[in-house]
Amino acid sequence: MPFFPRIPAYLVRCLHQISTAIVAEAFIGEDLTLLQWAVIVHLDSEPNVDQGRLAERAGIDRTSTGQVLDQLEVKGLVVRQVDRDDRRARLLHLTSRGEQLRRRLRPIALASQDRFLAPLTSDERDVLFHLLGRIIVANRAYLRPGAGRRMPRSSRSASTDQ
Amino acid sequence: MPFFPRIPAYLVRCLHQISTAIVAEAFIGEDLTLLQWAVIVHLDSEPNVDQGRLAERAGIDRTSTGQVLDQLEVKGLVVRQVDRDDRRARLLHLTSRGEQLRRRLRPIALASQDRFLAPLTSDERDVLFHLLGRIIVANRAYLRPGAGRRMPRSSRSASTDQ
DNA sequence: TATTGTTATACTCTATAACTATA
DNA sequence: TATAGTTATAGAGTATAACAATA
Repeated sequence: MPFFPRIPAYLVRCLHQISTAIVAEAFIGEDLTLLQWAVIVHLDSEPNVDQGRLAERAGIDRTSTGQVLDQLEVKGLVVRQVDRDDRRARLLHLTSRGEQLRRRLRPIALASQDRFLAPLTSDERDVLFHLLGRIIVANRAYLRPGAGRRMPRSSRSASTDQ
Repeated sequence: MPFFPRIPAYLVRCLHQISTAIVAEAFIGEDLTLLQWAVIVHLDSEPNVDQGRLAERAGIDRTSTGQVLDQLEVKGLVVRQVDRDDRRARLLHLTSRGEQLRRRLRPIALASQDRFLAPLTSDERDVLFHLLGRIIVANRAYLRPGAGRRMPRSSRSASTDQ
């Protein structure tokens, strides 16, 4: 039975560990990490993004995004194409094999997410998503600190204290 | 602006990243990791636990707990004492220096947690803690999978599906 | 000059197995 | 035989700086 303080950082850590374990369990034998799956889902919902935009949307930093794409490319699930309008950028999309994998794993992923939320009613899930969404939006500046332009930690706002 | 699906694993990942960044920012210059701080807080609230129980209570696995304690012991913040009733076990408590550090950092940690929750009202925070607590308790079997006795992933219950 | 993506590197956290010393 | 803790090792995820190609 876990200790139970009203410390969000602690609760979030527990949630993260549980969530990671549940998804890992769901994907046993699939040779797919959480981040790889997240990128596949994102590429399906927004084909032909470039890497920078994908990193921003997914909250993954630029370097990690490149590494995950390397892995997915080796597996033949994703392709990178040089953007003809800006030849620095690479446009990304799923291969048909990537798309097939996504379709096969989708119900498994959804079931694992449902298991995670099993203790809550439908209304409670709505409330939870609403509250978490507001926290994330309000604190979005803390996502992917190393993703783009320099943003030294010590100079970021700490003025929201009560 | 982050992408915003109703996928708990994704939201939890964002929250974890934000939470980690906020605490790291709060502790800049303190040479203290999140886990080290968590262990200090736990040892303050429950002195003379042994390592196994600390690991269980804090949701940290046995190996990580030992590593964190090594770090804290080197810094002179924690001491391990062999339990006279069971000489396999080590009882843990903060040194006076550890206690001083905890007192000094406590308001800083609280302020950072408050910043994290700033977008929510007091009532909403209560609701959030209640919902998260239920999720964690219901899924607590997924915490610290490598902490103790063997528990092969593939044999754990998947019967809570709807 | 600034930006996209890459390479190289390092640290934190997590995870597993094998070991020791006790029980 | 089982448990408490350690050691060794590995992998995921994150972070930073320096670089090449392009704008």
